[in-house]
Parts: sequence; structure tokens; C-alpha cells
Amino acid sequence: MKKNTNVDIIDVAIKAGVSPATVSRSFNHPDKVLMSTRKRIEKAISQTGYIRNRAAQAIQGKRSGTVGLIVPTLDNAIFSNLIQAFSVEMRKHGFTMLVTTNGYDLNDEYTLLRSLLEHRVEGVALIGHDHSDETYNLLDIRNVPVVSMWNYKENSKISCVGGENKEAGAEIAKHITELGHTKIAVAFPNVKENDRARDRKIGVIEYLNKKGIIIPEYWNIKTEYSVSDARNCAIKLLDNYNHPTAIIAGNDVIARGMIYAAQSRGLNVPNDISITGIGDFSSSESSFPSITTVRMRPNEVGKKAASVLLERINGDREADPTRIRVSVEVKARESTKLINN
Amino acid sequence: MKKNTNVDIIDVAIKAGVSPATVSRSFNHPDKVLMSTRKRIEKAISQTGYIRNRAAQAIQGKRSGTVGLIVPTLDNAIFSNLIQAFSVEMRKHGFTMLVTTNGYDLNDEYTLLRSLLEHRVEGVALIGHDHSDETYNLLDIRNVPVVSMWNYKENSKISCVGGENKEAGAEIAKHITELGHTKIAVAFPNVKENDRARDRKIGVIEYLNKKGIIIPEYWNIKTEYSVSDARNCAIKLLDNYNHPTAIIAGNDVIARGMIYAAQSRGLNVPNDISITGIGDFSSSESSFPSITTVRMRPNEVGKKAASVLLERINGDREADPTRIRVSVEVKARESTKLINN
DNA sequence: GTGAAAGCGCTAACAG
DNA sequence: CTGTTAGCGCTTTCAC
Repeated sequence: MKKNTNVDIIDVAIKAGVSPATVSRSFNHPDKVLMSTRKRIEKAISQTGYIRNRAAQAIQGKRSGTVGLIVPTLDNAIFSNLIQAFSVEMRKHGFTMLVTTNGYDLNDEYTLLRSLLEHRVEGVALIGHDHSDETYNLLDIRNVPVVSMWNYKENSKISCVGGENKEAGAEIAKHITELGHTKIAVAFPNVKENDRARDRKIGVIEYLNKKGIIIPEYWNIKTEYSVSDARNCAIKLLDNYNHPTAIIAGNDVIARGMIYAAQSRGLNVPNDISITGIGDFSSSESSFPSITTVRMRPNEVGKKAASVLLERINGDREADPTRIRVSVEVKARESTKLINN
Repeated sequence: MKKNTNVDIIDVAIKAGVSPATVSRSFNHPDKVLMSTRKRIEKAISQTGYIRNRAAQAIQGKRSGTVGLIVPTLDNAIFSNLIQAFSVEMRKHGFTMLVTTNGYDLNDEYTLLRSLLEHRVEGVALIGHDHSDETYNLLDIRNVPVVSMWNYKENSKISCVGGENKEAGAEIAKHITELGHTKIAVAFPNVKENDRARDRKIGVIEYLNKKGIIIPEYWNIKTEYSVSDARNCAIKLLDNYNHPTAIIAGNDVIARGMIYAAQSRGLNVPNDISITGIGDFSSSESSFPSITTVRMRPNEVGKKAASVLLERINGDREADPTRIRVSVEVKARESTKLINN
């Protein structure tokens, strides 16, 4: 059995005794083709081993059957639930996903977007709202259906689906203060070019300030999005400064690293120190201690973002942005506790 | 600034005062075009906002500039390092990646492969060696450059890059027995249609048997690849049966869940029980206790797999499979300890 | 070094 | 419901 890279729609048409146009129709408008001829075509297809050529289809300026996704990184758990949900939903509607990573670099993102457009993706999904002017400009000029995932923004230029990260920050800060904590450290990654982290942090800080709580500089930790860096940062804090009674971390990965740090220093979480995350990653509920965090519903975001994008692709591209706010919710678990003042 | 989805190579040619053929050449064979005209063309490109149409290029039966990747899932950390490394390397060489997930279903995989081929990907990367006959057959018939990642296999039908999972299993079993353990439980996921897990498990069991150690059925745990399920399974074991002194888990995620289970039951790891993983995920070194595991070098695998695939794409597609074995290595850490008999 | 012309594989009118 | 025809945007001979 050998080598037939090259059977085309004409070969199929001949074999089935119809015209190429009919074969094409049986793919794209099957209802316009007689059941019986469709059957013959299908037989011819499997006999010849024909596989459609989407490139030739895409060239009509019509459907390429692809959408593009640009994420900061695939390298950790942060986006995996989201991407999986988005991907599955798009696939259900016959789309294949072109995935690229920009390593949190917005200039890179522009280049990647261009390359996605070279492939004539029918739509693009991005993370968050921090994008270069060039990127926004290109999306606008080419009139590409686009959706931003993971952060809701009231007046966003483009459609978006996500939780309100600022609210998430405020909610977890509220939770912590209601447990009686006032000596609070915060741990966030670089918030430049990362609106999700920035909004969370703003939410936390503003809420605490409102309650009259000010974070001293040595309790304002800057860390990477990794367990190991978070652990190191927390160790530094615990070893060199007096201890806060609580740490609010920018996400669950950071929280996890900090819990390990505390444990490795013989501290009990939450008895000696409370630690919170944001995001509710899949393992946060099952860890020991389980992590108090904020649910951001990545599955829902991914799925809804896919729907929004599909709507744009199939419908009115000039319509005003669709914005879907996914509710966030504090999940109180074992890593925090009431403090006795 | 509005709406120019449709500038094509001809518009650019006119603007630059050359023929379309020359514009095309300046992309694909820049050396065959006078520097000065190339400059004019580039200027015309940026003035018109032209973006190449890869579909039109792909239709010539030549380069589509894409490769396909089929993974079981994006939903957890298991493959993320690997994918990231693969993706970055392919991108460096100008390829964009079409990603799909089959949810560990090999029939689905065949469908996904077909859809990737519809997009005329120039090459395909798969995980492991368990694939349906149809899948192998299709790859063969279409003569698609292909690489299998994550599991080395001596006589594989297709090129592969990975560690030897059986060896990984044997190595960690060796490590555990050398620490004096004989009362050992194992925890693996469903090994059907998953050669990586199967090989690991075989490696463990065979080694233990050779040492005269037999795993009783109630210490032979079957779990999902998730922290939560692993934790539940371990709890069941700890609550209902006498305790082993060690648990060998199929990967680090499972090990993590089991450590949490032990801790939640007031057991100390490793003093009361030793627990090992396989895979050395990024957080395994920083967790508390850090996890004794086997390094599988996902970054190296991803990068090398990309190289192998590129070689096939650019070179001799009929050549015998290239097989690269990436060494595996036990990382002894805090989650295991010597037992006093 | 560059242009003219002939397709690549498919789809969308338009007839019939 | 089906066939004919005219391209989609680009690349590639083959001349010049």
C-alpha cells in the first residue's frame, strides 16, 4: 500500500462519476446533494484515500477552519484548563487550533499574530487586555474576530470573557481581614504587561488600604509564577523579617510554594500562618492543607470564549464587543484560619 | 484607518513597480532578487499592509508552514514542559503548530490526524507508541514526516525521542529496594492505550519480582492522573489495609496526591512512609517534602523531537526511523528514606 | 534579474 | 440536483 499524497477532488469526481463541483458540494452543502450521489462520492473518497485540502478551500477567501490562540506560556498549569476547554469547544465546531506562546512578551505577540494571520485563521483568542497598540491596530485593520480571555473589562476594545480579577483580589483580601488578620504580606509576579496580575494586586491593596492596612515594603513580595521561586521568596521573608499572620498570593502556584516554605521552616499552615491563592487550580482542593483561594472558572471561561468567538466568526463582525463576566467566588479551605487577636 | 483584508501580491507588485513573480521570489528565494528591488518590495509591503497568504502558498503542494501535534490532554502539567519546548523550537524554524487533544482515545486520534492532514501539516508529532493501526497506516500511506515523543522504543515503526520508561520504572524500584523497603505499594493509572505508563509499571513490577518482592492486590492501586484521585486512592489504602513502607507512584502528580493523603492522616513522609514519583515535574523539587523521582528531561525531549521532525521534513522521508534515547536518572530527595529493618 | 503565463485544488455563481 | 465556468492568491517554469 503506497504513497498517494496527491489524489484530488477531480480523481474522486471521476471515480464517483460526478463533477468536481458536486464533490465539493457534498462537503460544504451536503443537503444540496442527493443522498444517493453522496453515497457514491463517499465510497469514491474512501477508495481513493482522498483527504480534503483545506488550503485550497481557504484560498477562496472563505473558511480556513482554523483559529489562533496566543498565550503567554504553556509551561505551567495556569492556562491549561482554560486552553483545554477552549480547544475542545472549537474542535466541536470543526475548528483546529493554531497555538503560539509569546513568553509574556507583547512585541513577540504582534509577530505571532501576524504569522497567525498569514495562515488566515478565522479568529484569534488572546489572554487578557495588555496588548501592544500595533496588535490592537492590526486586529482592527484586518477586522479579525477576536476574544480576550481571563479578565473581564467593562470597556474593553475587544470582546472578552473572564472573571473580574480586581474583584478576585478584593474578595480574598476581604476574606483575610474578616478572619481578623492585619499583619498581611502579599506576593505577586511582575505586573507589567500582565493586566490579570495587576488587577488582582490592585484589588488586594485597595481593599486593605480601605481597611487601614498598609503593606510595608518588606512584606510586598515580588516573585515568579513558579513554586520554586515562590518558595524561595517566602523563605527569605520568613528568615529575615518578622512574620505576617497571613500571606495573600497572586495565584495558587505561588501560594503552594509559600506553603511549602512555611512547612519547611516548621510552621503550621494555617495555625502559624494563613496563606491564600487565587485561581483555584485543580489540585488546590486536594492538597494538604487545601488552599483557600478564589474560583475563576477556567473551564467556563474557555468554553464561553469559544462561543463568543464562533459568534463573531459566523455573524456580525462589526457589532460592539461582547463582554461576559464570569463570577468569582472565594473558596475558604484549610490554609486559612481565624486569628485570635 | 480601515479594512484592507484583501491586499494581495499583485497590489504589492504594482506599488513596487515589479511583477507578482518577483514579489513571490523575494519571499521564497530572496537571493534571486536584486537587493534594490527587494527594498522597494518591502516598502510596498509595509505601505499596503500586505500579509502573505500561506494557504495560497500551501496549495502549490509545497510548504504549509505548519506542523501538527496530538497530545492526550492539555489539562495538566504532564505534557506542558514538553509541548512548550517543542513549540518554541518549531517556531524558531518558522513553523506554526496545530494542536489537538485526543483525551487518551486512540480512535479519536485517527480522526484528529486526518483533520491535521486536511490542513496539510508538513509533519506530525505524537505522544508514545500506542496508536491504532489506522493511524500508523495513514501516516505511512501519506508518507508524513512523524515523530513520537516521550517514550524510547528500540524497534519503533516511527522515529522517536524519549526516555526509556521501563528503565525509569526499574530504576526507581531499585532505588526503593536499596533503601531497604520490601513492603511496597504501587499506584498507576490505566495502562491500556498508554505505553508510557505501561512500560513504567512493567519496569517496576519486573524489578521487584526479580528481588523476590510480590505486590499483593490491595497494594496494587489504580488511580487517575490527578492529585485528587491519587489522594483519595491513597486514603482508601491507608484507612483500610496495613501500610506499606513505601509507595511507588506512576508519576509525580500521583505521588503528590499520595503525599497529601499521608500528611492528612498524620503520617510523616518519609519517616512513616516513603513515596516516589516519576517524571520530575517542575515543582517536585520545591515541594515539601521534595519528591524522589526520575528525571525524564521533557525540555530535551521536546527540543530534540522538533529537530528530528525538521530533519525529516527537509530531508529524506524514506530513511529509517531516527531514534533518540534520552537518559533517565533517579533524583533522590526528601520523600524517601532508608528503612531500619 | 525579471516578467508572462500556466496552473495548484477547490468553490461559487450560473445555467440547465 | 448537477455540471460548466471562472477564478481565489500564489509559485514556478520558461523566456527575455
